[in-house]
Order: sequence, then C-alpha cells, then structure tokens
Amino acid sequence: MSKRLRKEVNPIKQVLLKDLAQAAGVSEATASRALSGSGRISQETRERVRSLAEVMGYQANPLARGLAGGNTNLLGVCGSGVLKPFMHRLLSQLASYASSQGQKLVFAPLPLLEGLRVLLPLQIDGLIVCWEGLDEDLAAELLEERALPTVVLGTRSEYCSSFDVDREWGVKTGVAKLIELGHRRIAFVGESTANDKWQGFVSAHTDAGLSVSQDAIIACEGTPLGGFGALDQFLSSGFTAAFATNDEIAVGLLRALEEKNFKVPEDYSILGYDGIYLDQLGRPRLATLAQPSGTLAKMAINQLLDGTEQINESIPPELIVGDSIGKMRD
Amino acid sequence: MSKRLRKEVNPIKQVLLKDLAQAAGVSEATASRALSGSGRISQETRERVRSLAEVMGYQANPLARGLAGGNTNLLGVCGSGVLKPFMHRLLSQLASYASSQGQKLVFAPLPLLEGLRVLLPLQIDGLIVCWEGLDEDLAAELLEERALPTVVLGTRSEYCSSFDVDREWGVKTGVAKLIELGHRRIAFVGESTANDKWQGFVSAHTDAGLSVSQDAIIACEGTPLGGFGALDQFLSSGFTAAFATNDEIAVGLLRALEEKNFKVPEDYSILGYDGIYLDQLGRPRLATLAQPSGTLAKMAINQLLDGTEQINESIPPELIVGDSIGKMRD
DNA sequence: TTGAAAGCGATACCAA
DNA sequence: TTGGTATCGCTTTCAA
Repeated sequence: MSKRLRKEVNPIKQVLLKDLAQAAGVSEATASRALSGSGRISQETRERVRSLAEVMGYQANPLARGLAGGNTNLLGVCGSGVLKPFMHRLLSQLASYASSQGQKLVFAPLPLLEGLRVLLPLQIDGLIVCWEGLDEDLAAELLEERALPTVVLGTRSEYCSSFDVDREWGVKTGVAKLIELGHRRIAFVGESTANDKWQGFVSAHTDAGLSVSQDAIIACEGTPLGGFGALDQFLSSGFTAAFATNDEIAVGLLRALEEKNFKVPEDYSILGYDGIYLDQLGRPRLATLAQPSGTLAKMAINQLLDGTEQINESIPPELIVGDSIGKMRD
Repeated sequence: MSKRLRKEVNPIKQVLLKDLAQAAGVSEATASRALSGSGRISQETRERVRSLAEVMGYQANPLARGLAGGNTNLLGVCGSGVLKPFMHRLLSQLASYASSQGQKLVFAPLPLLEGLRVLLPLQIDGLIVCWEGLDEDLAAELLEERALPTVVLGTRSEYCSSFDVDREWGVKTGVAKLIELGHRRIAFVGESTANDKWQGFVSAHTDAGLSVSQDAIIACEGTPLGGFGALDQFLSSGFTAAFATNDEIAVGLLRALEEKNFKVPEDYSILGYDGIYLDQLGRPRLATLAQPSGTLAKMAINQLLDGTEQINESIPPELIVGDSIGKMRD
C-alpha cells in the first residue's frame, strides 16, 4: 500500500499532533509533553491540550511513538502451546481485557527467545510470558535491568512479577473433598512431573490422617488417550477415586470406565484439573479444579500497566464440584 | 522504557540498516531496495546485500518500516465475540499460523469501525474480520480502493475476499444422516435467524422426499440454557431427533434429556453445530458439524499474504459422527 | 515553561 | 542502477 494511498483511503480521519498543537496554539513539543506524563509543563496548558485532544479524538500513532521512544500501547504475549485447550481461554481473556484497557495485544506463539526477537522490535511496552516459554536466565537478564516490564503467568519467577496458580492448594482442596466423600484409595493419574500437584495430593491425605505412597501414582501422558490407557492399572489396584492432573486425562479415564459399563460417580469418582470445560457442558459435568484464567489475565495486564514493584502471587484454582465425584460406594 | 535503556538492554542485538549498508559498501537507499522487492537494482548488488543481511541477522524494524510506508508484517484481527467458545479456537489457530508465516497478529476484539481505529494507525498490512464485526458499507469504502487487503471470515462479502462456511451444505449433510438413520420427525432447535441452516435442514428433507414445515422449529436462545428450556416442546411434539443450531444448545438439550432419564442416542438423537469440542471429550461425544477453523485460518492468512484477486469461497464444515445420534428407536 | 531542532529506522522520490 | 535527501509522526534534548 503506497504511502499516499494509505492516507487518502483511511476512512478514519487521523488527527495528528500537528493539528492538535495548532488548535491549542502551542508547539508540537508542548502538546506532546502535555499528553505524556512528564511534568515540565504548566497545569493550565496541560489541561487545555488534553481536553482538546479528547474533543478532537486525537490518538498518537503508536508506530511513530514507539520509534521515538515512547509507549506503543502494545503488549506482547509469548509462550508456546497456544493450541492447548486451556490456552485458548487465557488468550481470549487477555485480548479482551487488554482491549478494554486501551492496549493492543500482539501474539507470538513462540518460546521466550524467539518471541522476543519478534516482539522487541515492535517496542512493546510489556511482555506476558505464558507457561512453558520461560527461560529464567534470559528473564533475569531482561528484568534485572527493569527494561521491559514482564509478567510471567502460570509459574513462579524470581526475576519478574508472576502470577502463578496455587496448584498444591487446589489439589489439596479437591482431594480433601474426595476424602470427605469417603474415599480412601485415591489414584493420582497423570504426568509424573506435576510435583506441586502431588504435594497437594499428599497433604490432603496427611491432613486427614491417612497415609499415601508412590503406589497411588499411575503415570500416563497428559492426553485423553493417556487417561484411557490408565484404566487397567486403575481398576486392578482397588482404587475408588482418581485425581487426574488435567481434564484431558480425566475425561479419557471417564470414557474408558464408561466403555466397561462402570458408572460415574456411582462406581468411581473422577476429579480433573484445569477447567477447560468451564461451561460444563460435558456429561457428567466433570468435577475439576478450574484455572483462574480470567483473574490471571486481569492481574497480568494491570500489573504491566500500573505495577511499580515486583509482585509474585499465587492464585488458587476453584473447585468445581461437577457430577463426576460422589460418595464412595458401600 | 527510555530510549537509551532500551537499546542497551535489548538482549538481541539489533542490526540496523545503516550497519548493513556500511558492511555492503552501499548506501542505505540501495540496501533498502535490495531487500524490498522493487526491481530497480542490479542483480549482483541485491544478492550481496541479501546474503549479508542473512549473515548479520538483519531484521528491519517494523515500526520504522510502517512509519515510512512499508510493510509492518502486522496483521490485524477484529471482530467481537472473542469469548465465544468457537472464537477461541479460531483465534489460536490464526495466531499460530500467522507466526509460522513470519507475521504478527494484533488482536482487537472490537467491531470493525472501532477495530480499525485501533488497527489502522499500526499500519497493518492486512485485516481479518471475524463474523459479526462486519459492516459492508465500511468494508466497501475500504476495499474498493484496494488499500487494505482484507479477508472476511465466516460470512460472505461483496467487496473483499471472504471465506465463508457452507452452513447450508453442512446442515443438509448432517440432517440427511439423521434421515438415513430412520428419523422422520426432526426438530430444528435454535436461533430463528439461522436462515442458511434452516435452508439446509429443508433441503435434506426435500431430497429425501419428505416434507417439513415451520412447526419443526423450536426457537430458543443460543446457550445451554436455551437448549435446556427447549425440552418440553421437543418432547411434546413427537420428535425423535433434533438438530441444534449450535453445540451449546445441543448440550443443553442433552442434559435436559438426561435429567428426565432419557438415553441418547437410544431414545433420541441430537446433532449439534460448531465443533467446539473437537477433541470430543464429552460424553456422549456430541455429533456435530465442525467449523473448519484451521482451514479458515490458513486460507485467510495465505490470501492476505499472496492473494492478488478477490476470492470468495465457502468451506464446508465437517460432519463429526459422535455418539449422540443413532438409529431411530422402534 | 516553552519552542526549535535533532533524532528514531526505514522507505520513496528525484537527480544524476 | 545508484546515492542524496525529504519524510513518516512523535519524543526528547538543548537553549532561551
């Protein structure tokens, strides 16, 4: 698109700083100062320019602004695994909250380093790193300098603000519920890397005066197929309930049980993790620990915009008591 | 972030055009020409500069480029309704395909006009409009000038390329399947605005030599609750199967039936639309017409990047035969 | 507190 | 085919 064409065609009249300055009877420099936060300007002028800007609908061009060293109002999001069900929701939520705050979101579904290569030249004002993309060393380098405000989501970071999910607490709460329902032999089905979930699993037992050992673990892939395949081991070990480290596994297991004509929750109880079906349309509605994605999105963006100090919080997932857990059968 | 800080901290060394030009022993103007497509340059120089650019890892700054009138490699996406389940998937798919093509996606979850206000100043190279955001007049104005390559997704546009979903064909195929399974009284449950779906519904009947009338329609909101509420009318009218205009409705109806202790698909067959649970984790797996979101995403971006002529295609959804439809009971 | 002027990094036009 | 130069819109430094 040629330069000229672009301008003529643009259906939205662009009000330029020049125009604004002229209308206000000040120089461009002054107008610019009035709009940015920097203090060196008289109160009166500032207000006049600002209100005029509002009236005229002036919006600084982010490109020019970025090039000159100001804010672009562009927030970068990176992290692979966009295609995971849970990421869908987080992404959408980030996008819509950002938009409501006048920020634009640029997606780079890539690991941190590659993502930065794409995002940094855009002079993004802030970065949101989701889950797996995090490289702590690189993060450290970036953030010790406080150059690029960054928020890490879903894992804890030493070097920058992060909003983690309190998986341990969540799992503890969920498993405690199972115990409360009378279950004594509960399987831990899933990826063995989920240490914090395992901790929560153990705590729940300990708190109830029960003992658990590693033999409660049924290792499997984090997919429906993984859960499906876990059935034999689950059935042969005298379990009456299972906690699955994610919903995909849980539903796989659910389907496997169904194929053998077992009933959930009458015969077995299944508890998942993630809340990918928050709308709870499945049947039975899967009991699960729902990731607080809306909260994460909001906090991340607020922190990027207003945060001055590093914050590291851990947000608990919410126990959704669906229909897939129930009292232990007699 | 101050200008100086930004530069020092940037962990990825930025090679500037200046550097490249110097290394190649040509002017910046020449170097720029060598990289862009425009022909006015000697083959030899072009190749030298290009290979040098590769070696040095030169990446033009998109901001500067955009400001000066070149490509930003930024693609804008607008359209409200991001939080609808189906949009989640489309969005992720767009993001990851765009990324694989070296494009960045900027998302503005807003209707067309507001979206443009946000997106145009970014000098996006192309625009993807999703569903509801489309305003044909505005689109016309934009696109008659061929100024901003635009693709409309999910609806047909006169003025620009569009990739629609062939809802009529899809529904016809799905309903034909129900008819093939022996169903004769099929309900059309959902929003009455879905004309093309209704057409498909009628065609399927007509093709099979059956007649349908408007009394097959059970109007309801496009939500699980809507489907849930449609139960009474469904049961009282002698239907044995239902086509729901979206999956939310379908599952609502499914749950309502379950509460009355009916079995699906033994007692009733339910067919949905959208494929929001493509992973098919629900129980029973909902039979549905899955939106071809991956295809849509790919085609949209390819068209934006390479398309020279307006294309208007209609892509059929895919019939997913889950477990929620079966032979009519005797 | 203000204005003038110098960039930011790249592209596009005009001469040569 | 090339180089010089104006320009894109805005921010920031430097004087006044």
